[in-house]
Amino acid sequence: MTKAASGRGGPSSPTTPPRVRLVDVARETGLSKTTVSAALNGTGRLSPAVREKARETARRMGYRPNATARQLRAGRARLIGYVVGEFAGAPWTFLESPYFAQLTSSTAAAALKHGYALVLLPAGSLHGEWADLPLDAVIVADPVADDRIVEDLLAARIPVFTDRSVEGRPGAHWVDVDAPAAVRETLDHLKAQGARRPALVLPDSTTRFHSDVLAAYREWCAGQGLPEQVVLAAAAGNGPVVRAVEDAVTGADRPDALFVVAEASPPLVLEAVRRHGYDVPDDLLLVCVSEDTTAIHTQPPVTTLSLGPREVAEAGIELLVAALEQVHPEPAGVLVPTRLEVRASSLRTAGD
Amino acid sequence: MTKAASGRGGPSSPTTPPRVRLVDVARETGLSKTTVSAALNGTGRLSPAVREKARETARRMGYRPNATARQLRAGRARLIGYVVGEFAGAPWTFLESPYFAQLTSSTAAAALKHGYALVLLPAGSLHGEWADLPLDAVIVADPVADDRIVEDLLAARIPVFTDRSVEGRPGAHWVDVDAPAAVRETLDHLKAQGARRPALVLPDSTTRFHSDVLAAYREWCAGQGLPEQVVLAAAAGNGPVVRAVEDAVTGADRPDALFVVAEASPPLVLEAVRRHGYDVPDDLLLVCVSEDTTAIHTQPPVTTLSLGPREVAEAGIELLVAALEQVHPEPAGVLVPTRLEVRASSLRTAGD
DNA sequence: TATTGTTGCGGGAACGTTCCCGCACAAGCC
DNA sequence: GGCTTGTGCGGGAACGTTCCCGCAACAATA
Repeated sequence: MTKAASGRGGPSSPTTPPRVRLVDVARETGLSKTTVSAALNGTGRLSPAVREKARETARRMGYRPNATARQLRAGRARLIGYVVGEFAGAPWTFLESPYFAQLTSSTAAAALKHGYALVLLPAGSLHGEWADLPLDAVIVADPVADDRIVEDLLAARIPVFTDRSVEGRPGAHWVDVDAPAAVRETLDHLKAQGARRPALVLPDSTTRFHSDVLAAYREWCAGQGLPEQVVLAAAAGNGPVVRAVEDAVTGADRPDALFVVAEASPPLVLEAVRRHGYDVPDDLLLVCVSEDTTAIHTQPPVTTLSLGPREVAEAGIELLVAALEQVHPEPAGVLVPTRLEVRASSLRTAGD
Repeated sequence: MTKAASGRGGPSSPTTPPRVRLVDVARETGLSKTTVSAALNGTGRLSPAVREKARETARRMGYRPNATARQLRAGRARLIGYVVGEFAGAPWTFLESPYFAQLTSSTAAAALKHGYALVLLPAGSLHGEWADLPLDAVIVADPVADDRIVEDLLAARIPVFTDRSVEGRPGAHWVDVDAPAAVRETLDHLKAQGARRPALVLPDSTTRFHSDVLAAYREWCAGQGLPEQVVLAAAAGNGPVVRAVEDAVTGADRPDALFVVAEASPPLVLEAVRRHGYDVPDDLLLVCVSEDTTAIHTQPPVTTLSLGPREVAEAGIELLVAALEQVHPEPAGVLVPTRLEVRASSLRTAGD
């Protein structure tokens, strides 16, 4: 830490005094480094007088322990890698998605609460690119189906935490949402509000979540005897998704409800369907899978299905800490619930 | 790294074989650790045969160097802390702002390009909370005026990179945008498009950027002999800012242009002014300071003033690397330009 | 053959901690 | 007063690398 201030071996300004080490404090006090270490860490059998003297001297000299040396001794770095598998093509855009922004910040927060820090890594990268980071584990958020990174990490014997697609692999842990249940809940809600032709908008992705959603949607339609209408967005991002939404509402069989399972700005989606003559919610019930808080500020506010990134993050870190700290036979995976935030965009205004 | 696989001292599954070290490879090959180290690192004077043998054996045994030990030896960790000063009240919400999302990801990307990794830290925290992270430097994005963290870090002799407010402090480096120039450019543009009563919407913040903007706006109005109208948003976030926008357009003297220097979703701002009977751009020219890409998808598309988080990030990392690697008398600070993306929302449609 | 130079490799210290010991010395007990 | 038990502190190894040396062996030159 503070290489530029280390002055011992490291390139430092010639005037910079060398960093004060434990032995320096020891020499100053006339004690041994063992004693000073114990004094500062509150361990060992020490007389109160000596303990206080060591502490006082350390403070006076501006002693700060070297984190790297501690890590080496401890055998771990309390550092967690964080990669997102999706967006592999554009390695650093994932933070622009509200879902991943919340997932990332919540993960960092939860990790720090347990004494671990999060290291941001580029999406779609391989372990080799950051092999000389002392990572205790790596979180791979939403890997794509053919992602090599998970096997790469497992081969390197680094504990991996990711979504359910890794279920059964030794060393791999997972946290996921119950996508099929969420889809059913949403579609049931739409049907209860009168929808008979709910369309699904989905990005063209190989994420497990998206294939789960598609399967659940089809199954639900078949079970209900309702027609299915799926429109695939060419890519993620507001442009393609909005275009897919427009495709959906201008298609041959006009849907009476839209379930957008692709991250797009709710106000933008609303504007798009309106451009094509729909009134929400009278002509079209609208539900977006989104963590975007703009949804509550539109008129009407947009019903969202929240994937609960905060809950996912917390459950994941809980699992990670349990696994890393060996708090006994921890489960390999955890399922967290989603949350359907019903707002005016999916509520029939006319009496039912 | 890989504590759970270390097996030597660390709590590991009883079946996990201990991690293979350099000496293990050395013993296996019959060479010394010095030789093996040199072979793997491509250093030293070694016969090709020996070098190849060492490499092959290391690969076969699955040897991976211990990152922590390397760091200790090297005297630095190639790890950069990243805190954002704003949002101190809600430590982890900063990623939900498109500006900070882009700043963060661009910083991480630029850092990694130079071999440094970014560690996410909670906004508004003090150094003590993560003192045992081996950070070579810390980036403090947009500190608030009374922020203790910068002095805290400087006292701990950790190099700090932040905005211009630290100018002149030894050990502190800065990157900033030329806020006054950006304000002038925007207001000149609005005036050229016919605006005579441009109002300013600003959050109630102590960030240097915001006070610079306010000062520049006042100066410009005074210089042009135009009336000033400033509306303060109670806080950051879409709700308060949209309310401030509504206050601005419903105020006594109706503005003919709106310069929103607070992050709010452009489609939401557009919808808000429309709710109050304004047509954009005919009744009201609109410019938002925003990195939100939804701005290009609205109708009309919204003119934005981009603060260039990518450029800020790259310039910052450049400076950081120069300072950390002592590539000679690096400048203490750098100013990067902003970018006014003129779109239909601030272009008079009627002939001029 | 003696002298110098070069090549190939290994010994061992160092990076800055923590922690297992051991060793004095004082206090308690019969 | 000898015995055990306990207290207070220090010596030194260990964590896993890298890198400065030194030292052989051999080639080149006189």
